[in-house]
Amino acid sequence: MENYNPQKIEPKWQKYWEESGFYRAEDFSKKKKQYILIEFPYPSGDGLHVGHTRPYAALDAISRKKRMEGFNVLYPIGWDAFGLPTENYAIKKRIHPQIATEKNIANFKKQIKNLGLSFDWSREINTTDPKYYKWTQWIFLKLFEKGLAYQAEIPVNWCPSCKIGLANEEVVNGKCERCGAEVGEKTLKQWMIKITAYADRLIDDLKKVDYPEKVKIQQINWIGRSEGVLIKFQVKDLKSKTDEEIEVFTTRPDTLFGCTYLVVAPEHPIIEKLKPQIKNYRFIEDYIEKSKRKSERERISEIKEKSGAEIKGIKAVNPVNNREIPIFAADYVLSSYGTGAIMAVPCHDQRDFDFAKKYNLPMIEVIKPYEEELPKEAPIVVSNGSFRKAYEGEGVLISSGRFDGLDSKIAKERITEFLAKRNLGRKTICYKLRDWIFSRQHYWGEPIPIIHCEKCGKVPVPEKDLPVELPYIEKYQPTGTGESPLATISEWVNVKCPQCAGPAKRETDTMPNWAGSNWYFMRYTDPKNDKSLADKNKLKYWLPVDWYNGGFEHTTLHLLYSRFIYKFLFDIDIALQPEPYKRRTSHGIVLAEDGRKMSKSFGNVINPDDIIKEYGADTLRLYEMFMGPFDQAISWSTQGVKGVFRFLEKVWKLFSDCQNNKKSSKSAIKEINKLNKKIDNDLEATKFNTIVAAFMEFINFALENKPEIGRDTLKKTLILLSPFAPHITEELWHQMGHEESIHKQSWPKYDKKLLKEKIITLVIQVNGKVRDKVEVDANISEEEAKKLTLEREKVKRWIEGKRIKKVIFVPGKLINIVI
RNA sequence: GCCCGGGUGGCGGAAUUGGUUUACGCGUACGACUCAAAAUCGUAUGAGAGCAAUCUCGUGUGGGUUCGAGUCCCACCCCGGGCACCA
Repeated sequence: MENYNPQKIEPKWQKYWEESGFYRAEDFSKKKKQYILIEFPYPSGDGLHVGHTRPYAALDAISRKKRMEGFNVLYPIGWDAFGLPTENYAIKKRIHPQIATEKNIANFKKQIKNLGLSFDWSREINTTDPKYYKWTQWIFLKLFEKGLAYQAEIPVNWCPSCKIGLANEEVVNGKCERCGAEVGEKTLKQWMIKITAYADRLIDDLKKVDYPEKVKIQQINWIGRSEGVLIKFQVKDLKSKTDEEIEVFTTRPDTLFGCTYLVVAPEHPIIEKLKPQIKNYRFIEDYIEKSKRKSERERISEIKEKSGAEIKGIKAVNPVNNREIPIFAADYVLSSYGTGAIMAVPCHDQRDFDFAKKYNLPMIEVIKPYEEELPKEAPIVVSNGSFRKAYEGEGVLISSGRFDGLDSKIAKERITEFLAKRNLGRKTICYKLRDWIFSRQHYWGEPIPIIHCEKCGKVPVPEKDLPVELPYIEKYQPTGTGESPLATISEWVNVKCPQCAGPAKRETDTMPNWAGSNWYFMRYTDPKNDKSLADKNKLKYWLPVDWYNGGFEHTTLHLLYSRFIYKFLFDIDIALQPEPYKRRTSHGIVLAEDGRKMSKSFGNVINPDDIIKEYGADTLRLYEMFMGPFDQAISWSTQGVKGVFRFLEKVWKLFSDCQNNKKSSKSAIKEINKLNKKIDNDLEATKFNTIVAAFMEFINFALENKPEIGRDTLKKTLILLSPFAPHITEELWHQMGHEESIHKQSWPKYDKKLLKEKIITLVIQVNGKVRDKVEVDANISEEEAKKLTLEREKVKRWIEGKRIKKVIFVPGKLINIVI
């Protein structure tokens, strides 16, 4: 037999699989369906790297095994191709984004095909295809129709030099990533999607799905539902009460007596309204200007040196005790959360505490910690009259007038009632989640299908006119006016109003990249449909997705967005279930050999093509499963790749040495049975690394006991290995004389009876430390074990002259003598 | 700053979820084969002490619970992901 030569066998089988088309999923098959999904790639100009291929190979193994178990598997792929990276790439390389996209896709496709993955290529989709984005636009029209898409004035990062809006990512230390100019803020009219209307359902329905706990927690925290109270503070100027009031949101109304000042966001309208009464308006204005130059992240990060400015000339009145307290403007308070104003309780909120200390503001302790929380370290230590730290927990009220002595929980209710009676407060729910900014002033995206008519307002493009095709233009660079480049094409912009036929203009903003990826998994069920986004029966057959794998970095954006859109489609009777994905797993990123992120600029990118050329696709696939825990970030190691290649050579050798053996020994049958179980269990748990390790152990065992490895064991070995290393197993399978593909074989079931061990190693401990081991019958009783143990020489040495206090016996495992 | 993870040999990691720490792989050393090298095969490989049997220590740091802690609890340190216009 020849040596193992992946370069020779892999292309042969890839061709065979593609021609026979047996990875095509069958609509409405009688077999049980299984929809397995990877996040479709963004075809960037950098090409595919080994970070992409890890999850593809892993989920491919799962798909292949499920097929062998008799499932009708859908394992599709497509291209998420609109968006900034391609636009920037196009500008830099002077290639039209459409051409660049086509080239990039062709490149990715070629690279992916070298891996021998079992994707159903007949269902390939592309978000930049007008036949596809017709339905992306259609979903937008439905959102608009239901009042969930609206326009609002929203501040964006603005580079005054490039004259474009910037993503936070493009702002580095307050400067534009491209030109280095100081980034400012500019208000633009933006399309928004009301995801907040679904906030509660997005939390509640997490109960219905199988996601990693940390993904659920991240989403819940991101949505950030908190129940609290809105409290009104009257505003006074120096002489009298004004009509103005400041409303704050708080989750701690029980601490209201400890409120010693208010803080409003610099954008808060009160500042503009009471301009004449504000004595230091100039100063405040200056402060507002300064904070506008900071990004939101900077504003909340600088917590230690929180900056702020007292608004002089006006005061707020604490509604429970009528005390006059100062009002500050400070940029650690965000206008986008709550009411954009807070009541500050320095003793019971660390941020307020830091701020109060800096500006020498009074602190009043109003919550006494419960007794049991005191002993360790009294949270608020009064030493020479100053406090060390805020106490944020609950307790008993003090210095709170008629509410003294109440428990925080009860006080929350009572104080809220007190305020409600006087119309100064009411319960409410706030979310951290914000509505979703849905427009981009860029070329490379789906045009938003709206027409602005002077008479009729915002008019949706009639469904029959979809898709609104993105015109092919030469000038796709940003315009410098803040508008999308589409605004410069007058023949495209100027249209007749679909309602009144009067002169009207098209919306020129495009959609963000998320628009196309929100619903792509639905399109795979019926990718060529031009009557609807997908046939209802096909959606019914295939959805929900049984297993969706993707990166953790998508947890709070793509994953949440697509759940929301699916819920919306469920409400309008397009989707048939409230949740799109039954199960979610996540993979970690692959770092470069030097532990840094793979990046062209570091020159440390590993291209799968090179690995395949040298070691073959099977080695690459197996290595990426073996390299470490699937859900953790991990560094690439070319040495490690070699180890896996050696393993496959051993498989090849085992086969050539044992192919004429007849019968397998009992222990060989037992070992492969154990391996079978290990694969079944660990694959469900995405523990790919231990599966590969178990294979290695088995092959090591087999090579040490070659005469015991019969044809039946070889056959089973190949079948078990085939989802992970599809090429080598197919080759050896055919060399055994089989005609049909190994991937059409059925998955073996392990024998539970064979798993039982008759003899076990009993661990003997003295005071919890291992002192001896002994081989015993697996069913040994406690009495027998104790007798045996006490007779052991080593044990005798340890317990000599000591009194045995206790003996702990764990059946089948260990015995511990406590002296 | 906030939210979520992680920290085990020289390195990537394993540990049936409270019960033999370091499986599997890499690397290294020695040996076999070879004129030689590579490849391959074999042996060893946490640290310290000892001729040895063996003993002590050891899962980021400090404390706690337990017969027994990598695993549970408290405090701290370090690293990674996310923070809304990258995808």
